[in-house]
Amino acid sequence: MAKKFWLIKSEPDVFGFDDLEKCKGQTEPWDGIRNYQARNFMRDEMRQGDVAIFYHSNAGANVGAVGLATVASEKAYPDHTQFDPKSNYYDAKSTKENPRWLMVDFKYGKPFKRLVTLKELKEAPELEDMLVVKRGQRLSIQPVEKAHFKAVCKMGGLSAKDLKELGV
DNA sequence: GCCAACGTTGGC
DNA sequence: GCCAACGTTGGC
Repeated sequence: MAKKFWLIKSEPDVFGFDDLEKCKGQTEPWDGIRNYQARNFMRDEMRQGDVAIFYHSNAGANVGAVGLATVASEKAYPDHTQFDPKSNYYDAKSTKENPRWLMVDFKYGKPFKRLVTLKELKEAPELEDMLVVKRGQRLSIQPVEKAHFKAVCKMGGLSAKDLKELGV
């Protein structure tokens, strides 16, 4: 099964790339996704070993791509926060028999040598069709074409060796 | 803090 | 099934 490529958004004030690096095993369950399109991508297509561009949103001048993370769980599994009444992500309509929301685990991969800002992504002609540069695109988990993925990694200063270490 | 764009909800 | 109202996202 060929690897797939993704872009995942997170607000650095809430949970940034640095926070993932500090997690136990540098791995963390990606809970709180409450969008059907994003859930379907996780459920149907995202598998262990897939590689994601870690993107910081709501970050002022620091909005952009900061590094790579890999999918560390075999596949998507139920997001436990949907069953916790005290959680912000609680969903009273979801049941354990038929969970509505799923998550995967992400593992810290490679930091980019430098921030690739949203502005740069928008200015790169080869990334014209990339979802993240389109206006009003709010999807927090987006599929990324291989050519776009490679171009962003290059802009971030990653070498072929860096990518090979992640199995790309 | 503003506000455009978008997804979801719920009345009908 | 339509669509107005509402809440959220996220760039600026």
